[in-house]
Amino acid sequence: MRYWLMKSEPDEFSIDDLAAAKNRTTPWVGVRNYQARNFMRDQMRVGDRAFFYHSSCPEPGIAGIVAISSPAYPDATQFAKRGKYHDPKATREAPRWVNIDVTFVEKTRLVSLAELREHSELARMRVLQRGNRLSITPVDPAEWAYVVKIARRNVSG
DNA sequence: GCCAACGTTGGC
DNA sequence: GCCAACGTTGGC
Repeated sequence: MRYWLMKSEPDEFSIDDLAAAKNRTTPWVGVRNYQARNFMRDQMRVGDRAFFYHSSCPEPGIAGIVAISSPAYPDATQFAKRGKYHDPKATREAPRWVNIDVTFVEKTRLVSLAELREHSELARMRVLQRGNRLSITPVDPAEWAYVVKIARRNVSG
């Protein structure tokens, strides 16, 4: 099993939106970066876990845990001509973009980006690297366990 | 195949 | 709103 971190803007789709979704599941559509796509297509497996990260918001950080609940399949939004994720170069015969489904596992307290940066144990996490923009990044198992541990701690602790 | 211009991400 | 970082595009 692999571990991941997946970014979402909570104004668009938050951990609470996922908890309220039908079957607590949603297709992770709209990824338009080849590296992130390849992670979904080549490396993600059903049962993998991911941190649900809130980005571009007043307090960015990890807000919950989700499970990968489907293999990769063509992202339907690439074909929607009037949608914001439309890709004119994609065809049904040769789709460019894929998505997996994610299912809600739990909401955690918000472990902010600032807090993550305070832990030297997490210094190598991709999401903390300068200039990082990738919306899906692998998380090392030791880093995963460490973040889960601090997420379960009181804010004061 | 190089690389400048451009667009996007995302923290601050 | 600013701007650093970086991926993509397209002229040559």
